[in-house]
Amino acid sequence: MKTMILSKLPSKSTRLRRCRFHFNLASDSSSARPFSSSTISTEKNDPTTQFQKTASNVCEVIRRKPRWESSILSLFPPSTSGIFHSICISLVIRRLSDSNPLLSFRYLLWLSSTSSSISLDPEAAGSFLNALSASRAWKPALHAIRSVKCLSEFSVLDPFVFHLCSDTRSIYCDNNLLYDLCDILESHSTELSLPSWNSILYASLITEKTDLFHRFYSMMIESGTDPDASTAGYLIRALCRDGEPTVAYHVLRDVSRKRIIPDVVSITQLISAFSKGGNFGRVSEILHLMIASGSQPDLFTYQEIINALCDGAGRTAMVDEAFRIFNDLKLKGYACDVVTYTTMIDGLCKSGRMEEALLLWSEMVANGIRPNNYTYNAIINGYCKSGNIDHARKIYDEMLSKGFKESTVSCNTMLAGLCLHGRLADAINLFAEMPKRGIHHDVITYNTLIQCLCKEGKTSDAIELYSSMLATSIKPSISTYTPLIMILCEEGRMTDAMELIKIMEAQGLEPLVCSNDFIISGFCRVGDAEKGMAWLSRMLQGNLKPRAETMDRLVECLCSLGQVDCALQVMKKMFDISYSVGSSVCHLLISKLCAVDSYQACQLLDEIVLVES
DNA sequence: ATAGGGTTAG
Repeated sequence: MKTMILSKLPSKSTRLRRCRFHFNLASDSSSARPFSSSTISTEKNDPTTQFQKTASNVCEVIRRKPRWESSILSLFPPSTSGIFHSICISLVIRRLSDSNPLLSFRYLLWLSSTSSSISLDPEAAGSFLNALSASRAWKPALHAIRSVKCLSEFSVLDPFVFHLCSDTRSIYCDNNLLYDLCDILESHSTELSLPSWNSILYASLITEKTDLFHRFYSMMIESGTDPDASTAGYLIRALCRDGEPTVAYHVLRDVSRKRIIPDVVSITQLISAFSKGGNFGRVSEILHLMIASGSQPDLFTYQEIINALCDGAGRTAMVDEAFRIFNDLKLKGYACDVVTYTTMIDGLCKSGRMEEALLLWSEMVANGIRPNNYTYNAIINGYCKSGNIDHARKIYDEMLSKGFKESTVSCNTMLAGLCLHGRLADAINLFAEMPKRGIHHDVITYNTLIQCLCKEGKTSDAIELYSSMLATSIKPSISTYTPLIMILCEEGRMTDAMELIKIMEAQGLEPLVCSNDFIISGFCRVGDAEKGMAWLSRMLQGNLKPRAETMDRLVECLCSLGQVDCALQVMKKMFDISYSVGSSVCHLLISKLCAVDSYQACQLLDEIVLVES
């Protein structure tokens, strides 16, 4: 007991001391000065004594009178009381800051509305901002900095900025804090210390304000502050978040030439970005650079690579490579954890290698790692995809019996499994069950079932489900509309299909290219070649390439309507965008043309040969 | 001392 107290106490007091160091540096060094009898004459009519008197009276009034602003000047006439003298102002600010920071803020506001330029000593300015920082009154503090010039002096502003940006919770809560800070810094072109710049950059990064990040970063560079490893790391992370891994990579190259090595987290994010983009050549390059510069990739680094290698469902070779890295990790003594195991198990499940996945599961358990929701879901998904719904169900029940709660994701997984294997009735049943079991639907739940209903030809049920979705707070996505548009086009319900396209556009959703194909084919199906052609023009204008099949259909439709010229026009449009025309379309059109006009047929043939060469 | 990692449809 005693040792516990002893071991705890010192660390706590060190922390306290450190806090005071940051917060009260200015006030500590000066606290004695105004009242120090050794430096100031004690005569009655000494001006300093006068200011002290006024200051304490002003404080009294401000503390006691609710609406002191309206009467304070009549109580303290500026010419005789010295209320606007910098010594007096500083004294009031310091006293109020100590007891009631917001009152000192109000006093400062009043000052700035009354007197054009306020001057207070840096110590008072410092304790003012420290007091507001300590009570996390960031908005008033920023407001004060904006309106009172002496608050943006380096010695006052720098610690303030550092504390503001370290309070990540407030920054998350109030989006505008960083923007306000940015505006202030841009208008003052203040210098800041490297730690302060880094804390600003970190705050911008974690709140995903990369626009701000770059503004701050330029200010930092313009102010002549040299970035360090943290700065470089944050820059790399910001660029990765912006989808600019290549730029981030060049930053990494540049700084490592100067022997500045960003932290593993940042480099891992860069590796993650290239992994997700499938650029594994670049990934191994960065790994080499990392190792050569003396920093070791860790479990997280490899985890990103393994995950990306497992991502492509059809790429079994990549899963093999992931598995190789995974096994290599174990050999090298990395402590693979539940996430690493789950990622690998999921990769194996997704490529249909259930036996290996289950072996890994056993190995994991043997190593004392408990499977969690994610692990269970990977296996359930694996069984669902391979059509073994009953096994999936068994694992699902096991998951529940182990105390893991089912979720929207686990239900969606089962739902998709049922849908995939034609068990529509069970799927509908599960959908209805979900809310009863306290599991809410989401956009994926709806999309899965809508797609399934469309696939099974239950168009009206699909539309009904879509309508009921609109009554919820769940917003439809592109994948909600794609199967609906497809089925409507297949049924020749072009008015309804076009209606959905319009709704999508109104919701800012871009129909997939294949939906455009469906529309054209649909118009052909109902013999409306004109609308089909119009839609084709729209597609081509939007730089979308129709499928060869769609073209076949349109040419076929136009030919059957005897509109060979139009068919020819379609062909020309294809040539214009140097689209390679399928041979079946060429055959069809040329044979049609031959029947009408063999000269034109020859011309077309020439052009095809020209384009294809 | 701590940061960063894995799931469902298409």
